[in-house]
Amino acid sequence: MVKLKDIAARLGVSVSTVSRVVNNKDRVDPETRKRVLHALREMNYQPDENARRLKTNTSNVLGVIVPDLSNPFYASVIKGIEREAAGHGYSVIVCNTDETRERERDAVALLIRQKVAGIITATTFGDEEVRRCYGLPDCPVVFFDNIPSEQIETHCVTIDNVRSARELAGYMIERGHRRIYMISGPRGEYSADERVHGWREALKAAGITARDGWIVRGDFREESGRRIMEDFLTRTQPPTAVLAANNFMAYGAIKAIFAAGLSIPEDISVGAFDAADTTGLMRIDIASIVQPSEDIGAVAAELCLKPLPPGGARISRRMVLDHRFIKGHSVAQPRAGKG
Amino acid sequence: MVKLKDIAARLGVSVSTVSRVVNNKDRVDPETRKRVLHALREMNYQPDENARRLKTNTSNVLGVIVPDLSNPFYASVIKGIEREAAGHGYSVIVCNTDETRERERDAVALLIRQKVAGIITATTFGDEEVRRCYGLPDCPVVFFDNIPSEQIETHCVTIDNVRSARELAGYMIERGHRRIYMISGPRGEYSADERVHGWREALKAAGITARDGWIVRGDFREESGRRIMEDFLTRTQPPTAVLAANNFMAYGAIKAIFAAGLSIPEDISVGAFDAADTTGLMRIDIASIVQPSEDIGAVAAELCLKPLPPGGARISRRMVLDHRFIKGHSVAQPRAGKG
DNA sequence: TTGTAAGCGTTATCAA
DNA sequence: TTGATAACGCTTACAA
Repeated sequence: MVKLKDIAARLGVSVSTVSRVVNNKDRVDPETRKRVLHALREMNYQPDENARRLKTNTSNVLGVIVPDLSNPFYASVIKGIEREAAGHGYSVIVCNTDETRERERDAVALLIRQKVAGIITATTFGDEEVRRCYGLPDCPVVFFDNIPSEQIETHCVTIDNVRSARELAGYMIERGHRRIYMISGPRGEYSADERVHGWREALKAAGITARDGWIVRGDFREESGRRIMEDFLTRTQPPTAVLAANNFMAYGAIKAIFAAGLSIPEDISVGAFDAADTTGLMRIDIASIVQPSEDIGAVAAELCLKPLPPGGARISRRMVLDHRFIKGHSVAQPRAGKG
Repeated sequence: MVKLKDIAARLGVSVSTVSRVVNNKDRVDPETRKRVLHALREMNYQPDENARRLKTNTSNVLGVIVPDLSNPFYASVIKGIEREAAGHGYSVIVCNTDETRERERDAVALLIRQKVAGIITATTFGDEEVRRCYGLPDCPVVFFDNIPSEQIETHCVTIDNVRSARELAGYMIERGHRRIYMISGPRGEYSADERVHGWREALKAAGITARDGWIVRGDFREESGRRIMEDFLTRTQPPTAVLAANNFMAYGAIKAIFAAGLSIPEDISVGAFDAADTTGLMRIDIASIVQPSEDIGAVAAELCLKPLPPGGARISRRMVLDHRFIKGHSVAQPRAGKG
C-alpha cells in the first residue's frame, strides 16, 4: 500500500505537503499541488483510514443496530442510511441483534470501540436500559422505530405512534367494529406503548371500553402473532377486528385466521404496522400504517452527520415524520350480529 | 476514553503488561493479571480499535457489497454474514450499489481504505471488470450470487446455476411446456449466463430449439420484468411458461400477466430464482430455485475469517452449496392446443 | 515475568 | 508556502 511518505519521496517534497493536498487544506502552491495530485493518481494512493482516525479521533463510519435484518422495514431503513452516508463519504456498520438484549449491548460496545461518528438504533430497550447502555458513547445516538420516552434526552426519528394507531383503529371503528383486539409488542418498549395508547384512545372516543384481555403482547415474530390470534379465536367474544404491531405478527395472525377456516375481511378484519404489500402480490392487502422507512434512515444519518446548531451540543431533536395509511382490503364491516 | 496508559498508571505497572492481559498473550503473573483485569473492568476499558488496526495493519471488519439492500435475498445473506462475523468479534460494513458500476467501484475503494479483513460481494461486474476492480485488495475477496467465471481465481460461494436452471426449466417441460421463454439478467454476468445455459440445456434435452427471441435480458428490477412480459404477450407465439432470473422481475412479469387478464398457472406458468414466498401469503406461490441465503453469508464470512490452509495463500475455493427447488403452484400443464 | 521504546500512517503545530 | 517533528493509542521486539 502506497503511503504519503512514498509520494513525498518520489516528488522530493515533504509528507506534510502531500497531506495538505490530499485533504485540500491550507495553502499550497498551485504548481506543486498539480504535481502531487498527478503522483497521487499515478500511484493510486489510498489514505489509510485507520491512521487518520487514530490521529483525528473521529471516523467516517456510522453504526446501525437493528433487531432483525430480514425484516424489510429495517433493511429499507438501512438502505436510506447507507445512501445518505455514502454521499458524505461515510460507511455503515450494521449490527443485527436478533431481538436479544445481550447482542444489543455487545453491539453498542463494539460501535463505541470503533469510534463511530454516530449510532442509529432501533433499540428493543426501555428507558432504563437505554439510559444505562446508550449513555456512554460520546457520539450522537439516534433512535428510530422504538424510541425512548420524552424523559430521555435524545435524537429520535419517528412517526406519530399515538396518532397513527388511533387512525388505524379509528378506521376500523368507522367501518362498524367494536371488538377490536390488539397484538402488541413487548412491554416496556415505549413506541409499542404509544401505539397501545392510540388504540385505546380511538376506542374510548367511540365509547368502547377495552377489556384487559383485548390486548396481548407478542415478540414481533410471526409465531407469536399466530399463537395470540389462536387464543383470540377461542374467546367467547372473539374480535371482529385485530390490530398487529408489526408485519410478522400480522402474518402469523392471518395464518391463524385462515387455519380456522375464516376469511379476511369477511369474518375478521386485520390491520397492522409496516405490513403494507410492497410486492403487490399478497393474498391479503393489509390495512397498514407505513413508516417512511428510507426517509427515516436518511434523516437519522443526517442527524449524525450534520454539525449541531450553534451551542447545541446537547440539544436533542425529535423528528416526527409523516406516516402513510394504506387502507388495503383487509378491513370490512363486521358481519351482522357479530359487531 | 480510558486507555492502557491510565490503567497502567493506576496500578503502577507498564503499558505492555496491561496490553498483554487485554490480549491474553504472553505469560503474565496470575496475580498481576487479576489486578489488571479488575482495573480493566472497573474503569470500563475499551480498546481503541483504530490504534490497534494501525499497528497490526489488519482489522476485525468485513465489507459486504450488494446491489440492492431492499432485496430480501441480499438482506438475508447479510444476516448470515453478520451472525458469523459477530461470533468472531468482527463487524460488518455494508455497501449498497443500487446496481450501478460507479457505486460498486467506490465501495471497493472504500473498503480497501478501511483495510477490511475481507470483502464479500455480489458483484454486477463481468470477468474483465472484476479483474480490474477486485484485483487490488490484499484481503480475501469472496463472490456470491453473481460470480466470475472459472477463468478468474477467486473464492466463490454459489449454487450450481446450470443445474438449478435446468431443474426449473425441466420441471416445466415435464409438465408439458415447450415454449418456455426466459427473462434473464444483464449480459456479462456470468451467473446469469450460466442460468441461461441450464435453461438451454433443458430445452435441448427435450428436443426443443430455443429461438433467439425467447430470451430477453432485464436489469433485475420489477419494471423490466413487466416490460419484457408485455412484449412476450404480444408475440404471435407467446410463451406458455416463463422463467425469471430473480424475484423482482418475476413480480413484474406476473403483474403484466394479470394486467392482460390472464391467470397463473392456468394461462401461463411462471418460475423464478429467489422468488419463493417467505411470508406464505402471496397470491402466487412461485415455483422457485431457492439459494440458501443465510448459509451463503455464513460460509462466505467463514472463508474470510478462517486462516488459509498451509501454503494456500493463493488457493481459490469455489464452494457450491445445495439449492432447494420449491414447486409452488405457479406451474401447470399448458392449455390444450397452446403447448 | 515485566519494562522500555520503537513505530504503524496520519494530522497538526511550529519554525523556517 | 513549505518542512521537520511530535503526537494519536496501541502492539511488539528486545532488554532487564
